[in-house]
Amino acid sequence: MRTLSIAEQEDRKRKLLQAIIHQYIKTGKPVGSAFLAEEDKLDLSSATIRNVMAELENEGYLTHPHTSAGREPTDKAYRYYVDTLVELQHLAVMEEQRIRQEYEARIREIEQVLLSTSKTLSVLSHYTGFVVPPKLEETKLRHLQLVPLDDCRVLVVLVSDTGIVKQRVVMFESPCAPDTLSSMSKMLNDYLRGRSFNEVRDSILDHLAAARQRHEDMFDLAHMLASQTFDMIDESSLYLEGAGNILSLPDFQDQEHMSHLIHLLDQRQNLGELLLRELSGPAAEDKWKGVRVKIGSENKLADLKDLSLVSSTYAIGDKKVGILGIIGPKRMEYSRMISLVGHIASTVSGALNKLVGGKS
Amino acid sequence: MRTLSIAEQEDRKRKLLQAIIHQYIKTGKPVGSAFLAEEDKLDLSSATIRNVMAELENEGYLTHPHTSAGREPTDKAYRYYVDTLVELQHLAVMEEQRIRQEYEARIREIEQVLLSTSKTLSVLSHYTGFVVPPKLEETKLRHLQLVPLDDCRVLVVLVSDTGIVKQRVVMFESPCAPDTLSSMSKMLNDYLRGRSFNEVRDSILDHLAAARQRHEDMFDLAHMLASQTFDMIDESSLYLEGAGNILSLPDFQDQEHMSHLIHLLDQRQNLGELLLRELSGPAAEDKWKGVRVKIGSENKLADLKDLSLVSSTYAIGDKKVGILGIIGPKRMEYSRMISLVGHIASTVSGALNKLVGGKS
DNA sequence: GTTAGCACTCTTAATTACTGAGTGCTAATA
DNA sequence: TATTAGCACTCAGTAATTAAGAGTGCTAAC
Repeated sequence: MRTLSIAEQEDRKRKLLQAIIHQYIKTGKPVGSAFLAEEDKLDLSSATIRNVMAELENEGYLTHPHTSAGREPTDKAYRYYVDTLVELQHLAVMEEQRIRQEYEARIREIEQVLLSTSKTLSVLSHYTGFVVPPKLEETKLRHLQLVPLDDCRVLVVLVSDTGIVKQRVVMFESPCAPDTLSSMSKMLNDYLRGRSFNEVRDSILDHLAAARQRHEDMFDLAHMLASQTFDMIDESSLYLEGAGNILSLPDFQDQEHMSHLIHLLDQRQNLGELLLRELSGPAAEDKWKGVRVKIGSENKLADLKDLSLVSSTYAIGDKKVGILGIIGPKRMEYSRMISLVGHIASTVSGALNKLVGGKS
Repeated sequence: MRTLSIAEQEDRKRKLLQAIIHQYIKTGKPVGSAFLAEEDKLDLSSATIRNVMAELENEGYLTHPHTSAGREPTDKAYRYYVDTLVELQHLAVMEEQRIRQEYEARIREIEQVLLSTSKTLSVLSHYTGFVVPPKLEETKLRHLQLVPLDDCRVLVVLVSDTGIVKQRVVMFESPCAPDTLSSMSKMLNDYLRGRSFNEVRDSILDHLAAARQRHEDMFDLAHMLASQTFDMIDESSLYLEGAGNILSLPDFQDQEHMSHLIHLLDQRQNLGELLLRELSGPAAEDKWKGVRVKIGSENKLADLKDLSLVSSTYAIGDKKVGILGIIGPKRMEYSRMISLVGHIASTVSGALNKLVGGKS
């Protein structure tokens, strides 16, 4: 038989790897050489395939659960697959429609958009959908409202220009007259409106100090009130839907995986923070409109080591404000997921922009 | 030997049942006659115990997983146990302290109290803690704030007298001047403040109609705005923490139980509604300060059939506003749980009252 | 360079046998 | 008459054995 060029060899190897990953994604079972030999596609005997497989294993793309088992892809293989082999799949028309409906139906509050988004992600992916909501830090204050609850208690309501509302109860040592409150409210609004939350937190003292001469007695109150209010803004939260989708996957039925998952879910609190850190690092290679993929042990978080993340940022105006995506098993239909997440990210961005109205 | 009176027989039988349930709660394994015979407590031979056990089984208090296994309690047995045998256990001093600290540390917003409560319940029970937050229906409106987002969009912020804040974005067909907004705001506040949300929703048309003569053009806007805002109040939500505690219990490791649990957790949305319906029925026999216990199949919800609920209402002022409690396996330490839930319910009520300030 | 063939490995499932916990019953006992 | 000792019996759980099968690695032929 004729000699193959190195390029041809490599090409064949690549095709084989692709076939293996495909198959493994479909079935979740290790794939053997015999099966691939029958899959007409590449016209090779099982023996040849075995040889190539051995090479691939040496190079770190495949593993052996045990001697007499087929091969299964390593994280490195998935990474290669995602980077080079995946072709962006167009979302089925039906799904696109569904997404659109979802958003037209209930775009009212920003919270609802996000909740609804995580659900949509979960339903369409059949895995777990998540949305990390915008952090307040960078957004600007649109309005600050003081609502007296009783003599010594005031509810402070903050509205950001992204339409997010945060509230906090502040207590005074001594009763505070309605008049004082309303002038304080006016003053605070004048000083703070239009500034970013970060800015407010970092330089609020200065601003208030400047006002000190004029309103001596108001100063302490206002300062106390503002500082108590604004130190809450770094709380992060998370929308997470369809955790059961993963839990009930056959791959995760054993004790080991299960406990990792449960551990992960129980920390809902930190999870948002973690995802944010995990995913907002250095800018992704912008191959699929900002969608990025983290596979298995590429995730720092130990509990994620058997899972993959497909994520994307979403934006209000030009500003990336949050992250959304899906969590699924390593063997997932990457191409569909990437296109799903990408599409939803842009839909959400659209919805939020409409909601917030124009550039901030 | 001397003849035992029926009363004595019954007493012995009861003691035995108690011992069996105790043991089963501790170990989760069926208990056999031999074991009970050695437990000095009741001075009987295993044979006698077997006889009594057989009786108890006939009466429906015990079952046999299979011929050669010990007995395990039925739902009926648990019910009996809870109703008659449980003695209110005093919470360990350490736990009480912990609870107090928890609340002093972060009673700021009502939401935080509730979140923190569900966590505390979970941590102290080692099961799953839940809190169904107050519904708005019965609470009264303290303040309504309009925050203009742009020409055609207004953020409506409602503050209830329980300190709960709800917001919604309302869109106008045509631009709306700031002046109109502020007079509308004043008008709405005048009409609506102090009324219950239900009342507002049910009779708002009349009130606004009355105002029609004076402010013809404002009427449509205000009506639209108010009706759009107030139809959101029947959404219910739920705080749920420590689901993993149950998931990782040895009793629930098998496929069957697992899938029930997952199903349950995935419906977080409806779960609040369901718990509310499940638990707010006819008033409980007021045996433990309003704490009630639902065992296994006593719950309507099929997914709860292998679980027990220990719950209590909590109150603001005299008004019962929500429900909290724990979800755990049927074999739980009922006495500790009952006292825990009872104690936390009253602590929460206290915290909320302090937070809201005085009678509403 | 490719392939057929074969020995070898190791998992998985099925079968079998064994152990022991716990019962139910009967006959002896106080 | 209530209790108990004793014993045969049942059945889940475990371990050991076996058998089947999948898949590999290697070698020799093409």
